[in-house]
Amino acid sequence: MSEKITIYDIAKRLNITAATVSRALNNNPKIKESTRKLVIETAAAMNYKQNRLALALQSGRSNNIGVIVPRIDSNFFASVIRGIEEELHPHGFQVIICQTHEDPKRENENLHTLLDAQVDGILMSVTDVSNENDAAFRNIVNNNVPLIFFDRKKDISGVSSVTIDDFKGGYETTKHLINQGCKSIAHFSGDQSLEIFKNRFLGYKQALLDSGLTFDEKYVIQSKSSVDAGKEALNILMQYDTPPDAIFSSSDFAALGAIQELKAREINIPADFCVAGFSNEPFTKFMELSITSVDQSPLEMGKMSARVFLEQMEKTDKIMIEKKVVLKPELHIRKSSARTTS
Amino acid sequence: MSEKITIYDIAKRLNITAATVSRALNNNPKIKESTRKLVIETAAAMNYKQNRLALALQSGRSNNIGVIVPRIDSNFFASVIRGIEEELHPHGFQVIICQTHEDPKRENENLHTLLDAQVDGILMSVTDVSNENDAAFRNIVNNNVPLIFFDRKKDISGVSSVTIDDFKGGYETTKHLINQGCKSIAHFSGDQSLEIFKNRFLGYKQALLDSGLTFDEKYVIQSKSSVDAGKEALNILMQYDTPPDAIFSSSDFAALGAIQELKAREINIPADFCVAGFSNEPFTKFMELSITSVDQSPLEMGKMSARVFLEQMEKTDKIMIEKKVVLKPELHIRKSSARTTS
DNA sequence: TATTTTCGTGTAATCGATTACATTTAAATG
DNA sequence: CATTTAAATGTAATCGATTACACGAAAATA
Repeated sequence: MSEKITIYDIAKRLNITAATVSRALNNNPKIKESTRKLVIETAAAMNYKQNRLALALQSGRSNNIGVIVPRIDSNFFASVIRGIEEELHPHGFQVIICQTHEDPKRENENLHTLLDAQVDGILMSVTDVSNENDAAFRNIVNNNVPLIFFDRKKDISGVSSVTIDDFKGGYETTKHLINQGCKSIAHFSGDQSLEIFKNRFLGYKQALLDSGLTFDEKYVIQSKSSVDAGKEALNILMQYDTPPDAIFSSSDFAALGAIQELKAREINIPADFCVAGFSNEPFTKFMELSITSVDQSPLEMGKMSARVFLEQMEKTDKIMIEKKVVLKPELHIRKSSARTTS
Repeated sequence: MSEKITIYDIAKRLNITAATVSRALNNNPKIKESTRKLVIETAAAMNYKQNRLALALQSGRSNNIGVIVPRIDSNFFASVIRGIEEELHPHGFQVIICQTHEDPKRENENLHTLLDAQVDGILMSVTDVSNENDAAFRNIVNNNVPLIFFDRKKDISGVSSVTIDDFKGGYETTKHLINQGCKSIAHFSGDQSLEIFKNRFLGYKQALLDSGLTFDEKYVIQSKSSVDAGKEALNILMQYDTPPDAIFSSSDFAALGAIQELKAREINIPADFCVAGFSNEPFTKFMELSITSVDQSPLEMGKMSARVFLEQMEKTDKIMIEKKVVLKPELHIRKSSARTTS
């Protein structure tokens, strides 16, 4: 039952002041070498542990940063968090996790909680698609707490962001499908109020136009990111008089659903129909019929976000920097769309 | 550039003391209703935010708990963490994440960091298989910080744990393979210094013996949890004069590797060879040839761990409780081992 | 009216560490 | 030996909130 040992306990034991103990432990050069040694040894012997709360209160820095994501149990977000943790750990920062479950109210609540907890920064992927929480974001910036968006961002002045080039991801994937000989390409999109989905869609559209294919709204289906949603979406497409011969899906899960349904209809993939997804979820490469997908390098995204945060921290002056990092998407071509074995 | 507002600022504005402000904000019944209202309104108007660090220092409770896992980007651990976060969030606790990357030194370091940060509890899945960190674990218990192991546990007195019945998982899976008519069942195991792998192995062995099958060491292969390791392990088995006709793998990834290799050898699954994995990773059910696997209900495991922690917190007395919760594993039978369509 | 309660606030210590400033002691200099 | 200078440590305020105890004023009681 060891009681909590403080620097006062050490001081008492050695008949010196807490100030001296503090200085000795912090390697303050004003302390006599012999005293320093004695203090350090005694501290170790008494099993002293620095109370970081006290330090945090006095210094105004908690050495904690907050991370807010829709949910943690998705390969993408978990990998980003891994990247953040790995990059920040060596700098003595700890990572506090919050989930919004796609609920703007939860997002707002999380922001406040983190602020109350005096985190030194907030790294997050935005949930709110309306502008409900914009005031909260500005409040954070005004409080001089570095705020960094990754993947799902918003344009708020003073907020840095790390994203991938979703337009390019959509563009290149669609181009690839066209190169495979697909003539009529459908698109499964997410909520286009979110920049990521909007941009993937715009990339898709541009690729069609650049290749002389016609763009038709009816081939763009808004669906959730789930296997079932993908099945439903495919069924809608198949009811058309002229069904498409390829799908570029903003979600790997929806892509999988479409594939399952296509197989049930005994349509040959990729010979008669090509499918490509987005996110490069682990299962896409494990499948027997592996699925073409766009990798978002989540690990790198996490590390980069952390680095942007660290940079921001160093600027002690109140100058506000806004940095926008855009990572390159990487298309992984797999069986679901590889007609040629070039 | 709003400066940090404290209760002193509110007090000054209202010409009262910080003590009164504090009491008013905490709904202390001794405060006059009119004063309370006034304080609360002023606090809101001034955009006051409670500094939880100050509260933590004074109360001795940080309202943070630490979670240590080998890595966060695995579906299992991410899901456990999700469960923990969801259960603890309503109680005002925040979750700090640490990763060990399977390195006992990192584990030790994480334990110390969390202790320094004054977390109110630590929930973790053990990395260290030697006894290097036992002293650190005992130290935590002695400091009266609730410590709870989930999944990968160790027997340390005073430490509660939440696990699944790995023995049963191994036993039932093996029994299932036997029921499918498999006569010679191999086992891919992990590091048996870890209880989970030891118990899955023991369950496997017992099932063989109970069914009158012979147990032979050479059919037990120690392999890592990866697709490649599974391939290698399968190749070893296939060199035997009498190769097995089924595998119970402690890892879904290794099971997948084995399946890929079996397909390459044009062996029919499940007709001529059955495979079962462990963990119920998402991809196991997505595969064309879906893989039989044991679900560990990670979400439930996380929630349960959180509940055990909360219970422990409530006991303000220094009585130490040790609670061992064992969840039931759930076998999901899929195509990789389903010969009969019962 | 005198006295006891009750109510609402103020005073000041506390949590544990850091640090500007003051002070003591020893060493260096004239 | 007197005095400046440097080295080492002590004193006390600070970070922001809580709370035991003290205290004055108003209300209740005798």
